[in-house]
Amino acid sequence: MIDPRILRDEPDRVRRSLHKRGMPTTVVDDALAADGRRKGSIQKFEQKRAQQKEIGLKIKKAAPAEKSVLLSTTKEISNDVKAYQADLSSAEQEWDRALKAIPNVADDAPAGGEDDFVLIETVGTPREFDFEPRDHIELGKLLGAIDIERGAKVSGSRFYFLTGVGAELEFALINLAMEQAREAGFTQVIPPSMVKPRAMEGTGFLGQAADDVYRIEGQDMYLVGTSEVPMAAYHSDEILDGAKLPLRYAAFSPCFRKEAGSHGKDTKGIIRVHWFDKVEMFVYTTLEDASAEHLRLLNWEKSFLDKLELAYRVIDVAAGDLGLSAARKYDCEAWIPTQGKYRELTSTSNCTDFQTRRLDTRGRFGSDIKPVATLNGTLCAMTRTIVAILETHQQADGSVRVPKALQPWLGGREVLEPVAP
RNA sequence: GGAGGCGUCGCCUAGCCCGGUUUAUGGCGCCCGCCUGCUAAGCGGGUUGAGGGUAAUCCCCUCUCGCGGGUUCAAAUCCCGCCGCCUCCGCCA
Repeated sequence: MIDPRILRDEPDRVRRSLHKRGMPTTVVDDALAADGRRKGSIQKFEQKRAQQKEIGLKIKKAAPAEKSVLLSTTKEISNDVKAYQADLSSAEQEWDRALKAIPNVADDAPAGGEDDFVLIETVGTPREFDFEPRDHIELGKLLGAIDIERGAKVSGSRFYFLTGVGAELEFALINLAMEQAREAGFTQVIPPSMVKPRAMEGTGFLGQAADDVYRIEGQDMYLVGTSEVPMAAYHSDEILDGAKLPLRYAAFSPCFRKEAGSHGKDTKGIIRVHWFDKVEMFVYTTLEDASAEHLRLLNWEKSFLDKLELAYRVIDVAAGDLGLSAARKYDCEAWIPTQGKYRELTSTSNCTDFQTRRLDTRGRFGSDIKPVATLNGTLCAMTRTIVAILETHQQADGSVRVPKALQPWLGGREVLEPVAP
């Protein structure tokens, strides 16, 4: 949730942000009204409660005659207290609901929707082919790396088996990513990929994004769409030592997405699937440092893509295309030869104190306790990365050149060769 | 899945049987000050968090003893449900 002080002191700033996201601004007035009602209820309740406590103290030492009088008056007060308390809790719920409906304040993100991103830079040049390039589906088949037919047979559409060098490629990518993370000082984590509602809600995935989330039948649990979810909840209800920030984690987990509303999009291949594995960077830091850390995350993403020798561009995602929690987001989009366009491979978001307020994570700085920020960034999402590698580094005979950085993790192989069918 | 035990302020711990002045004892740690040539030791004080009254130091109030509900004028303390942890048993990768 956003800082209530921003809502009270700068409601127009919040309205501007909503406007940039293309959303109605009525939530602002709803929340302000709820805030007013809540304060009124607090005062009524607290005053009654103080009165009740005061008389309660007298009762113990009162003489019997006096006692029965006191008991009867305080009985009435007790009823009032209960009534006011009920009022208060409903006012508080209303306030909470209204406040949580407001997405993070996107002061610096470009206005508009999906197509209104700002291009930050282009790195490398899309490869020119002197032969007709094969798409990753065909390459995956030739190499014995990706089995889409059997994925569909066993699990349905948007599922796949990675086999042989396909599986090896994933392990190699995980190792390369984790090596980079370790060298950059990240703590490696394997988090649970099933979580309770609190974690899902706290990270902002039960809002508009709820349609995309798998719920476990009869269990009140969810499958995560990214390890951002367990990692944001990791320090919930904690006060972190400010001197130890930033806390940097690199988490490996499967990611499950319903992909509701994307029927017909990317129906072939493994660009858009219901499950993939991912190494995700997740950082807790100070609010002051968050923007700088955001750029660091972007740089780590770029250097990983550089190691894979891919051509890509970096965009500043427009407000309307941000998640509920993000104040700003940069995507790295790699060139996919057979699609003739750039596709998102990694994404990094600055969630400022939006998630930590919901999940009750704060920091102690000397004698102060202050909010902290969370940021997340993809180091490597396996499936799309494999697509980009296969398509970009393919050769005329259907073999695929292995980027240098990946070779040590593939037994020193420089080329992946087609296998006999 | 079955049986039993436990969950108190950063950590450890007292209080709970016999409800009231208890945010709650003591120790450790931490912070401030004193003492000492420096260090150690010693002495004194402070140290849960949140929300309101306030723009605010101070001050005042309310909530906070795993979570939720109940009993009661009043609950850390009594009752019920849930969650978590530990031990034993069963089952199992």
